[in-house]
Formats: sequence, C-alpha cells, structure tokens
Amino acid sequence: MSIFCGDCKEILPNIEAESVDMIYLDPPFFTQKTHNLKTRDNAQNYHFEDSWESAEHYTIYMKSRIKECHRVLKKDGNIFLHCDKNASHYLRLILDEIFGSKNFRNEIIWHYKRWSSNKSALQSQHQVIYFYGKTKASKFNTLYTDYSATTNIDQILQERTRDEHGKSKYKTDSGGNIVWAKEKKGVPLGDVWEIPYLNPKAHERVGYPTQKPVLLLERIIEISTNVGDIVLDPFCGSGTTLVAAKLLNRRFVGIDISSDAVNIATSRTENPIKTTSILLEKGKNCYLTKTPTESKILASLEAIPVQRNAGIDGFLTMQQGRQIPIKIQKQEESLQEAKQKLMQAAKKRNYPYMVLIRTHNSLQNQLEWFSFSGNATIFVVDSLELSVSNWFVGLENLAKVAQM
Amino acid sequence: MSIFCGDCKEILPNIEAESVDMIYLDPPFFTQKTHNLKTRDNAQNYHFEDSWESAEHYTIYMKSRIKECHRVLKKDGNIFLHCDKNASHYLRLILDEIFGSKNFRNEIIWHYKRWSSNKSALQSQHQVIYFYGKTKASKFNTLYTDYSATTNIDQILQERTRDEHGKSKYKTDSGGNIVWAKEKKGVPLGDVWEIPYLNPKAHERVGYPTQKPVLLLERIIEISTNVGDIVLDPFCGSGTTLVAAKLLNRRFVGIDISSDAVNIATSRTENPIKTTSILLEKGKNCYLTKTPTESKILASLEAIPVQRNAGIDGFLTMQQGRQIPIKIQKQEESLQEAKQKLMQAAKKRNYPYMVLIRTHNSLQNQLEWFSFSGNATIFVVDSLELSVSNWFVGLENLAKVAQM
DNA sequence: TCCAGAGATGAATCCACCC
DNA sequence: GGGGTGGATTCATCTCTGG
Repeated sequence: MSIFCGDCKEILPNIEAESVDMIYLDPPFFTQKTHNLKTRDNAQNYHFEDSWESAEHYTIYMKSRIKECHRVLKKDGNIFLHCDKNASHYLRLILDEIFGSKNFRNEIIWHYKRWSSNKSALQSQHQVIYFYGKTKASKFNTLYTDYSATTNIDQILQERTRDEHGKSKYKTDSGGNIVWAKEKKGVPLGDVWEIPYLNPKAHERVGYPTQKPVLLLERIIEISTNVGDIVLDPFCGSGTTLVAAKLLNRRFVGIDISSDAVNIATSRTENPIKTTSILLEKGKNCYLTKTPTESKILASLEAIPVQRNAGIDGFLTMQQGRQIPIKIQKQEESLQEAKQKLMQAAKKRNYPYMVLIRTHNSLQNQLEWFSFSGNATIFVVDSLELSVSNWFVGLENLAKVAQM
Repeated sequence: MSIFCGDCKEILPNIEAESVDMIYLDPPFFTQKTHNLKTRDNAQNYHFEDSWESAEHYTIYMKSRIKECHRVLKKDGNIFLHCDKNASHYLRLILDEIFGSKNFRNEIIWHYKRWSSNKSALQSQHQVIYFYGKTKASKFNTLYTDYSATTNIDQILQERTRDEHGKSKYKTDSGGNIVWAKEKKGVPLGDVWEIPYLNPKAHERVGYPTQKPVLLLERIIEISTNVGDIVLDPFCGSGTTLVAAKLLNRRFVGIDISSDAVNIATSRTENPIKTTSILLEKGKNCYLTKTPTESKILASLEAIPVQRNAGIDGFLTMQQGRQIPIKIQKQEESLQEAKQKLMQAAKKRNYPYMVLIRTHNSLQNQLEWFSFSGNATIFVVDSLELSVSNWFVGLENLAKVAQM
C-alpha cells in the first residue's frame, strides 16, 4: 500500500505489467480553467491547472497515460474513467482505441443534487464514468439494490411462466392460487447512481478540491474487485479511492503529482473517515412527509412545499415581498392544536401573516376562524373538499328536518 | 404542419434556411455487435463491413444530415440529438464540429427503470440527449421543480451578505431581524430527467396526466421554444415529437423514410385523441384544455376532469352514487355567466346538485352564493387562492381606513 | 472580440444545538 | 437524552466586467 508523488506517466512504467486488478482514474476534466480553492480556515490554498492548448493536446496527454494503465492491468482487470461533460467524448475515443470498443461495459452516470447557481441552461447534475474491461473475461460482481418504492413487490415475488403464445404471465397452481417465486436479492444495480454530492459540512471533507464521496468509490470497487485485490488510482488527489479500498480490504496504490495531495491521502488512509449519508440510508421518502391531499392543496395555491417542519407546510408565492407560511390541519389535529404548532414554528420569524387550512370539522365554532395572537394574524380557510362536503352534510340535515 | 416521406438528406435541402426554431433528432442507432445500422422501428437496415468502417460510415451518414439541420435552424434556434450509448461520442464530435463546442448547452440524461435481466454488467437505464444552441443567444426557458426534501426552506428565504473576510452570511437588519430574500420559484430543472417508459398506473386512471415519453418531448419543446414556434423532426417515426408539439401549440414539420411511419404520424397528429395507441394521452389532453389553475383545483378535489364541455369542467368523485358536476369560473366570466353555462350544460341531465368554484371577485354580491334554480342546487365556493387573496385585500383596506 | 479574474449566486446537506 | 430545526458552508459554479 503505497502512495507515490509524481506524474503518473513517469511512475506507471515502474509498475509491473498485468499486476493490478482495477484502475480508477479521475484526471483533469478539460475545464480550460485554473482552479483555486481555500480551506475553511483560509490556511491553505490549493491550486491546479486544467487549461490546455487544444483538445488534441489533451488527447495526447491522456492517451499516453491510459496506455500505461492498459499495460499494468491484469487480463481480468477493469478500468473506470471519470469524466465530465467537457471531454467525455475524447476520452471515450481513447478508451475505444486502447481497450477496444468490445470491452466497453457501461457508461455510469453519477447523478447528484447540488446547490445551484443562476444558469441559463439546465443545471449540471451528473458526471460520467466509463467502465471498460481489459478482456471479456474481466471480473464483475453484481450488486443488488432495494426495490424502488413504486415497484409492486407482491408481483415480483410471484413465479412467472409463459402462456401458449409465449407471453409471460404469473403462474398459478391447479387451484388458481399464486405460486411464489424463490427469494429474490433485489434489483441488480443499474448504470445511473444517485449518490449525494459531498456535503459542505461533511466530516469526510479534507479541504482538497474535487473530493469525491467514498460511497461512489466503494461501489466501483465492489462491482469490479474482490477482497485482497489491488486497486490503482493514478490521479489519486486526496485519496478517496485509497480510503474506500482500505475500508473494503483491498490493497491500493496511489499516484499524484501534488505533494500536498500525497500528504493528505497518506494521512487519510491511516485514519479513514466516511460520512454516513442519512439521505441514502433512509431514502428520500423518509423526508417526504406530505399526504397526497396536502400536496394537492399546496399545488392549488402554487405554494412552495416545506418538508422538514412540524408547523409549516409551505410558503405562499403570491404575495410579493412577503413570506407567508401555510399550515394544513392534519387529520388528527384539532384546529387549536394546528394553530399552536403554526405559532410555535413561526415564533422566531416574525411573520406578519399566516394561513391555516382547515380540513375537517372540529368542535370549535366558527368564531375561531379569525384568530389574533400578538402581532401575527392567522387566517383560517376551509379546504375546497371541506367546503363541499360541509355543504352536503348541511343538505342532508335539511332533508332530515323536512321529513320530521 | 406537414409530414414528408423520404430520406431527410433529400428533403431538408428543400426547407428554407434559418426557418426552424428547434430540431429534435432521434436518428438510427448504431450497434457494432451486429454491424448494423437500424432505424428505431427497424424499418431500415444499412449494412457495413466491420465496426471501424461502420463508425466512419456512420459519421459520414450523420454529418451530412446534421449539416442540413444547422442550415435550416434559426439563429436563436436549438437542436437536440438523441443518442444511444454506442455512438454518442461520434455524434458529439459531429455536433462540436458543426455547431461549435461553445454552443454546447447540456448533456441530458434520460433515466428510466426497466425490468431486470441478469448479465455481466450494470443494467443500462439511461439514454443521452445532446443539447446545442445555434448561437449563444439561443432561446431557453427555465422550468422549475420542487426543492429537495432536505432543503431548509426557512433559511433560503433569507437574504445573504458577506462578512469582512468575504465569507457569506445571512443578512439581518440593525435590529437583528431577518431580511427576506426575493421570491423563489423553485429549483431550476437539472440535466438528469427521470421519466418512465410508461406509467403502469396510468392504465387504471384514464383521465389523469401520465408520465411517459411524450413528457420527454414536451420538456424538450418547453425549454427550447415558445408557442407558435416551428419544431422539426427529421427522423420522426410514429410522430411523438409532432404530437407533443401540437399539444403545446407549436407548429411542426416531420420527415421519415418509412411511408408506414408517415401514415401513422399523420393520423396521430390529425386526431391525437382517437388514436388507440395513445389512449393515455387522452387524460393528458384533457388537462391541456384546462389552464394549470383549473387542473390544480380539480386535482385538489380529486375530481374527474371533463373536456370539451363549455359548462362542466369535471365531476366530483367523493359523493358516492351521485354525479356532481363542477364548473370553475373562467377569468373572463362573471359569476352569473359561469352559472348560466353550468345550467345550460346540465339542462338535460337533471343533476340534483352542482358545484361552482369562484376564482375571482365579480360585481355580484355574496347573496348570490347560494343560488336555487328549478330543481337543481348550485353551491358556489371560493377557490383557495381567491379566499386568501380576498383576505389580503381586506387587510389592506383595513389599513387604509386606519390611516384616515 | 476575446480572455481572465472578480463578484454574485443559491440550494443542499449534515451538524450542532436547543428544547 | 433524543427528536427536531436553525445554521454554516460550499463552488471541476456561472455571469459579468474591464482591459
């Protein structure tokens, strides 16, 4: 487990041919910019050049290094090349040439959500990783993911068969009962990976630019290597690949031209930190707390939904210059309780006005509808559904009275 | 609105230069395994000797056609090229050459989930669409999506400033109170679009908007064109692009080499609703005859929308066994007019109850809210938006009175 | 007209603190 | 304490200005 400082073009030739099981490269992206980034305490300034005379120069630079990668890779080894939109097509051509288009496995899309800026095009929310094997016999471990929430798990667990026309259908026994399939492991991993971008506040951050999440590298290592295999990263930067390799009990070799990077990578591998992503662990759905009815009410008001707040369900967009919180009364809440929660959530904010949507009848009478409390004004309004159903109840009562 | 039969290489030269606002191409794809070049509907089949040869041939084939596309595109026009994973890098090189790498806008990832099958690689679950403008001044309409569930909305509604070190902070006024940011519309749309091939639930709920690849084309058309613009699809196949263009009130031109395809596309665009293969578009289309506000009101009531009826916008589903028509007052209608249209539409049906949603204030006073006419009872209820905005108007009037 | 560098931007996360 | 919510921080940004 060694980390070398230097240009990988110089270092790779010292590595024995066909000695490495997997290579992950995260080369310069051809952004045509020089990048500067300061650490949080302004103590360090990391600087790297990524501007090139032309695409041809970039291609020559990359080709010589990828050729060396091909040489050191075992016959059943794999290579992953991390690109962004600027140069992916040039890099893919190089890979096709050196590894052969037949050994192309996947175009992996790393999809993330990130803080945005006001761009006059679509927000960039992905990067591309090309996955090639050295030969057709290259290693591959299938990983399984959980079934997505929308999948009907009952159906998957049924055994399938084919009818007389060759169409697939679900199997039933002679009595017409469903035949259950043997246990499934989940859905095989796809080529679009939704992994959160390394969080601004994550402990995992070391302050070095372009740091990748450990989770991303873990996945790459898991699908392409086994325990004890050797992982090589010729542009290792702050050493995320090496950390992931160590956490998964693989051996690793790193190379970087910056001595700062090598220092950081060395100390990181000695004391690996991985941030657990709550978002990934629990899934997006645990944050999505709105019922369909609530979502529809917010949509009909063109309000911005708020997910992680017990008292506020959304903000009105219609009243310019004023932020107006909305709360929708929950099924189990009395109007009084709903109001209290809204007041509590708004306590420190000093909102001049608030809106509370009443969704069901409670014992409180209509006098409560306009409530004044301190400086804040809460407007209580019935949801459309409540208005309409109240009307019907009223009609039925009328009818009863008439019968009497 | 014309659809031509023939090779677009022959047809495009007949189209005037700089006359088209947007071009979407879904060209034949290129597989090196079979050394075949096929159109997506398998109508055409071109053979090549070997993969290297075919890549070159493919490039020549596509380049001549994309050059013509460039010619017919307006200066503020856009082009979208739908690629499959085997040829995307060649196509990107062609686009860089003809449109210029500076006019590259986005690499759009269309991400979908598919039924799994075991093989020795990751499941392929995406396709790539390249988005170029003809010039830097090309049109672009920003679409907005919801905030991430984990976003702290309270915070981003605050204005920000910088401290003496240039680090950014949230602004407070001299009294330590929060300064609110300008109004938010949501998060700008990103470049990874999760759109299912077909939404299975749509089968169950006809009359409801469905997500399917028409949505893909609609998004492309919406971000790159305005109403009345001309959309061109040189490989139009069964005409999904053209149908989407028509539904969004854009003009369209289609070309396809297969006469079968042209026939299907023609009949689909002439009568998009009758075509059985797009049964699901019926529901979608139903909403398209409604304004977004009307759609949202119907959705929030979980009502079934009705199209092509001047008097009835939908039916309530909540009151069992009774058909209860709903009308939503239109912008230009007085409450009286709206009521008359509803009565007129309901004349022969003998509905016992009807609901009329009031969306704006008219001269009529509140006494009109309960109107009885013949045997039918119309219940007039204010939309949530109207209720809330009336409340604000009331407050402002109060303030004025207080000042006097 | 183009390039470089400064300055504005803005939402997404985990963290830390607060009840 | 532990569940919830305000806060800090970012940027293989993006735009605009000035030479």
